[in-house]
Amino acid sequence: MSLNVYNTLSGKKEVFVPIHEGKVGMYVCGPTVYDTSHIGHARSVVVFDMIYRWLTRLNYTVTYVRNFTDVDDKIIKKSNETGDSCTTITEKYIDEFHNEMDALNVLRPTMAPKATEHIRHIIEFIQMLISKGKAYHVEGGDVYFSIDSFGEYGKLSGRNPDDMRAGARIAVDEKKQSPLDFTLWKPAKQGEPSWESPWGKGRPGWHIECSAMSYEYLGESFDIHGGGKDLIFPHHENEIAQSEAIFGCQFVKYWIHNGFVDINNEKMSKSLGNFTMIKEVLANYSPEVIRLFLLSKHYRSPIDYNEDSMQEISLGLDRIYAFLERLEGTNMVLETETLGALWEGFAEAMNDDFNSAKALGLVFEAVKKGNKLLDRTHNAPEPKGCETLAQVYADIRSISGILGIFLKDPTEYFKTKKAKGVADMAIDPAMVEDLIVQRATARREKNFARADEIRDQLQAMKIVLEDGPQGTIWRVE
RNA sequence: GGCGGCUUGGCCAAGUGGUAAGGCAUCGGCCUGCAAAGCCGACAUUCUCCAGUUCAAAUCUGGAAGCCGCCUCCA
Repeated sequence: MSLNVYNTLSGKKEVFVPIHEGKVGMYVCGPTVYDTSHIGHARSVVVFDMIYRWLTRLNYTVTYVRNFTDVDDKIIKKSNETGDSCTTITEKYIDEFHNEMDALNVLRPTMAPKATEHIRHIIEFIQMLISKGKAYHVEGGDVYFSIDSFGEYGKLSGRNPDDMRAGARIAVDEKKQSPLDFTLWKPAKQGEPSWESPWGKGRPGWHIECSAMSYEYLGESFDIHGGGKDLIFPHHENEIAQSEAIFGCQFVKYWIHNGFVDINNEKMSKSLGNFTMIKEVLANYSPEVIRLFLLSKHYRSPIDYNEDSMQEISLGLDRIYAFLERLEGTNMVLETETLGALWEGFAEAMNDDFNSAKALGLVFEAVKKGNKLLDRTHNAPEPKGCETLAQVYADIRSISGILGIFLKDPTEYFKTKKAKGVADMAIDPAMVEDLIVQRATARREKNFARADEIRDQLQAMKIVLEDGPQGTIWRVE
C-alpha cells in the first residue's frame, strides 16, 4: 500500500508522490522564540517527527527544515519589558526548545534556520516581488504584498478576498492598496533590531521568512509544508501568495496541518490562564507517556489534555512494557530479521495518513494476544508460538523507531518508574523491604491477619505488593 | 457575517458501503491464604436526530440540533 496523505489544499487524502523520485523536501513552521513552549508546540513537533521518521523509513531521503522565528513584535515587546536584548531572549528560548524536544525524543531536523540569519535572502526575495509588480514600497519604509496581484489568493484556506474585505475586522491602513495586503518589510523604530535594506533600516514581516528560507533550502517547489491548523490562514496562505507570485509554479504539493491541544476541554489561552508548558508536563510524566498521549489520537483531530487521560495513557504504557519484560524473562530467542503481521498492520495504518491511533490499537491487540499465548503455555510455547512472539517483539521494537516510544529496556523502565515514585512519595525503600520480610514471616506462620495488616499499611502509602513465585515485589501506585 | 471541522458504549478512541478495533473503568471466573499482576468471559442489535440513495450506510446525499476552530498574535 502506498502512502496516502490528507492535503489541506485539496481537502482530501491523496497518494503521496514526491516531486523528485526518492526525495522529500519538508518544511515545518517552528516557534517564535519569545516564551516557553507549551504542550501544543510539543504536539506539532512530535507529529511531524513521526512523519519525518516514517518518510525516512519508506526510504525517502528527507530534507527536513524547521525554522525559528527570531525577529518579531512579541520578542521586541519582551525585550522592552525585561531589558534583555532580543538575542538574549531568542537564544534562551531556542536552547530551551531544543532541550525539551530532545527530552521528548524528537529527532533534530536536517536544518533549523533562524530568520535573522537569512535577512539577505529575505531582502532579495522582497526585491524580486517588487520587480515583478507583486509588492510595493510606500512612504515611511513599509513594503506590502499586493493581494490583487495574485489571482489565486485564498485557495488554501478556501476564502474569497471579496468576502474578507467585506467583513474585515482590521482597521484599514491608509497606506495599503488593499486592506488585505500584508507586510513584507517594516521600518524599525529606535532601538529595535534592524537591518539595512533598499527601503531603509527595518525588519522583515512574519510570512516572508518562510518563503525565503524554504526557497533557500528546498527550492521553488517542494513536497510537504506543515504546521498547526491555525497557520492555514493567514500565514500559509500568504506564503503561497509570495512564493507562487514569484516563481509561477506550485509552491508546495502537500499541506499538512495538525489539530490543537485543549486543556480540560478548553482552548489554551492567555485569558483562561491555562497555558500548559512542556516543562510542567515533563515534571509530571515521562517523555514516553507524553509522546504516547500526543500520538494516541489522529494528528488532525483536537486532543484534550487532562490528568485522567495522562493517567490512563500511563497505565497503557506500563502494559506494553510489562509484556516486553515478560517476553525477555522467558528463554525464547527474540532476535529475528523479518517483519511480521503487526508491522504490516502498523505500516498500513501509517500509510493511511499517519494514523498513529489505529497503529497503537494494533500494538495493544498484539500484546493481548501475546499474553494469552504465554498464559496458555505457562511461558513456554511450542516453537511455532515462540516464533510468533519473537515476531511481535521484533515488530514492537521496529515500531519504537517510528513512534519514538517503547524504546527502553523494560526492566530499566520499571526501575526508573519505581525510583521516581519512591522519590515523589518520599518512601524509604529499606523500610518497605523490612515490612515485606516481616510479612513473609507472618505468611509462613499462616498469620494472615498480620500479613494483611502490613499490606494495608503499605497500601496506604500507595505501595502495591505483588506475590510471585520468586517472592514478593513492590511498586508505587 | 464568511470558511472549515466535530458528534461512535461510563470515559478516551479507530473505523476504508458489507454487518462496530483498541485502551481505561465496571461486573463475573481462573490464579492467590486473601489480594495484586496476568489471563478468560460479559459489556454499543447500534454509531446526535430526521429523511433519502443502495441488496447493504457509522461510513454516501439532503435537512435539523448541539459543540468547536479559523477569519486578530497563536502549534
